[in-house]
Amino acid sequence: MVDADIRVITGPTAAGKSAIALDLAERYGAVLISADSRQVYRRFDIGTAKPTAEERRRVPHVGIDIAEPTARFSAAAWAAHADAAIDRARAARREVVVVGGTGFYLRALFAPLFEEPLLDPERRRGLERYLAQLSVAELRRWCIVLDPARSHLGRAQLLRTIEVALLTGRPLSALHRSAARPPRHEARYLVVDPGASLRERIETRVDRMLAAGWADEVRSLLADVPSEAPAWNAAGYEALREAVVDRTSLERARERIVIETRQYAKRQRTWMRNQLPRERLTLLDPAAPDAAARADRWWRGEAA
RNA sequence: GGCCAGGUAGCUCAGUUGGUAGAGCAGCGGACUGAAAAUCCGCGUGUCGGCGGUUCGAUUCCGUCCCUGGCCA
Repeated sequence: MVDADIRVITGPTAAGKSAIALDLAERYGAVLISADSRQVYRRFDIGTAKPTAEERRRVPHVGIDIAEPTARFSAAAWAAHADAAIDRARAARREVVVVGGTGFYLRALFAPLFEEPLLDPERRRGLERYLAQLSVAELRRWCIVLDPARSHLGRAQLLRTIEVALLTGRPLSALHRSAARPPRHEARYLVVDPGASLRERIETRVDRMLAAGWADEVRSLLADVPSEAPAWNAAGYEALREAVVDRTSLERARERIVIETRQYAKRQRTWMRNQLPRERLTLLDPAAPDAAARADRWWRGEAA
């Protein structure tokens, strides 16, 4: 069943989308659902730019701190979590706004992932251990045989393609067609992007995080979160971990973090440009003098 | 002022025994169905510091000038 459109506020990292979302959610009494693959992890707070306690008091947040740093979370798990929150809000006659820059999570919510058949966990672990030693080129050769339609993708996708093909006996790309699930919601997007000034915004945000004690956060996580934990692969954490462990300069780590964040923002823009439905997008420059008014018009469904 | 080492892509540098040059990083474009802040793919013309000379031909050899770093005065 497709019902009223769900509002989504997205945009590259550090664009200022959460401030806009927070204001709107507060004004309209909405529940805010975070679509951010790093904010799901507990204890990784500063580097993932989680909302403050004060902000969470102003507006109820969903989707934050819902996984252990050692857990392999997934887009499907997030989508299920978001779906449940949407149902609860509807039952309570509350509005909802989805906010975040993880494009794949948004897709999982509005164009649900296929219904995955059961994968024998035992066999899967064994296969994983074996495949881990293979190079990307070797994995690609396997994929050309098992599921050529997916052989152009990256390592993570190749691994999954091979696992599914071997464990279910069917190519993943065929399952996508035969086990597709119907969408539950329709979305309309507000894409927040300050254009060229994103560069400076990223830099000042990184500096603010560092000043807020990001390095200390890393130091304390280092004590008991194993280095292979999935939560670590958020932009900047690796660089800071090296700075803390090898006692190299924080200044160099900062440079790296800024570059990594810019590269991430670029990938997000590529996704938003090419994967989001053009006709449902409203672009917003957060620095424009009438930004708040335009965001409000977008919320009410008027032409912005 | 003298001697030495350099001046090649935005950055760090390689290279051409004379036939106008290529890596890494950065940057740009793209892919993406349970790891997505992840994982991958594609894209390299730049007065080879300036000016003269030798040469069919100079970024490469010679001269000279400029700049940077080091050593000696």
